[in-house]
Amino acid sequence: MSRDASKKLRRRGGAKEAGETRRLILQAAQHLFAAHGYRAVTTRQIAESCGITQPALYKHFADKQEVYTSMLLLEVAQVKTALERIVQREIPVAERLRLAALYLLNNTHHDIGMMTHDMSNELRKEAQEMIERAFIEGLVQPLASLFENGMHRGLIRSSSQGGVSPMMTALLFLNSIDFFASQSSYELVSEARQSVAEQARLIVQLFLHGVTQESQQKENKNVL
Amino acid sequence: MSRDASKKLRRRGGAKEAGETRRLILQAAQHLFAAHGYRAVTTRQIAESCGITQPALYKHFADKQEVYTSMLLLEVAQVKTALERIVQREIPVAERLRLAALYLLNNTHHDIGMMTHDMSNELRKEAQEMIERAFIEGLVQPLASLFENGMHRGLIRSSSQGGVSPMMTALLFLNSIDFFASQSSYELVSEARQSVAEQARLIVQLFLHGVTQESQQKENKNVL
DNA sequence: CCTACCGATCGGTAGG
DNA sequence: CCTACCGATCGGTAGG
Repeated sequence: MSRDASKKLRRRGGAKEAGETRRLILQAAQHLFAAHGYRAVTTRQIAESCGITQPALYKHFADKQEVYTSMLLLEVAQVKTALERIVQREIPVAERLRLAALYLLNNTHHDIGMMTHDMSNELRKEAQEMIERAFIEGLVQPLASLFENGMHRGLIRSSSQGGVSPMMTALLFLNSIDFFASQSSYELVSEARQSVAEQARLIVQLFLHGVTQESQQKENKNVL
Repeated sequence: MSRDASKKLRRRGGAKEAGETRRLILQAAQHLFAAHGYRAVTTRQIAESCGITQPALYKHFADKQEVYTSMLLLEVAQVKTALERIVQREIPVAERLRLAALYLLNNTHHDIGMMTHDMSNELRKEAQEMIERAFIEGLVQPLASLFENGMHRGLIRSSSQGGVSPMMTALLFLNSIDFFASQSSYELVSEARQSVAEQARLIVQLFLHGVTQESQQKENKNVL
């Protein structure tokens, strides 16, 4: 590309690059916030990692909170689309569950624990409720409908059978996903270093059947 | 108590109250750090909530990090004692697991996710490793030995039978405990408002048997 | 254990 | 989108 072309692109792209810069900011914010949490990431770090100065951030977002919530809502919306597609496939429940786990392990940068902590401690009530609603609709509901699906087919215990509600099961499932996704520490446990595919298989196995020996299932009430 | 006695106690207790103040600081730090995380809690908040000024903190601890690590090591040591006592009881594995879950739900203020985040982002390597070792020894190992116990009796699948390692199971178990313990948000999910006893029962049930219908266990491979 | 204070850094604004 | 700068607050120290 010649210098003239580059110059032209830069000049003509004035308005266009505004959206591009906004996208860059959100992308940088996603990685930084996911790695260090809301409080530990400074607006200067975000600006620097996408090549602008800190005050320039405020041309695209009102304040730090708006950067955070915009980033989170965007991420949740992307995950929601993917999960809903997986949930509607015509394959066994266990297989859909495994694919959902696999997707989340590969694409969820933020762990729920840190996210909820940041929400309830750093954000305005308004933003809190918006994110919580999006989280429930985008992540929890698709998974809950999958568990409910299995319940209607009689494969999964209903509440009246001493089971757990689909929504609660979905939350616990997401919680376990996060455990693997945010394994920044736990290096002392060698088994934590499995492949993502193996982690997904393991979680599905745990949630469907627990850790009990199959041959022992009937006798467990007496011996365990 | 007369004024003279009080006065005497105060004077004589000079050295004694140093330890008492230290204890007060650790207690305040425990609640504050557990609720808001390392970064969000200021040394002034800790000092104020036990009735001293902020610079006085540094008569008892070298810096903020030392307050945090001292508090965490103390808490882990207490939990370790209780867990080891539960694990050694002569009752069924499932019952010991339920009692461990119950104890942790009632006494664990800190959630693991926030703890590991604070560790890896705010603390010196030296303190990190010390806490991680204490955590593994005090919380993970007792639970892992419980799962291993069930494995040796043939009640729980071993790794060669497609199962999970006892240590990994223990970590996932603790992770689920934390989900309930730190349910600051999730108020949209009504089922989250269960009694602690019900939460403990639910977690044990999930880890031992999963969510699958018992009557369907044998056919699951074909239909799920 | 206090008062007084320091350098660093934060989120955000002024003015161009 | 920049330079320059602000009030507030942080962890920690000096000196008593």
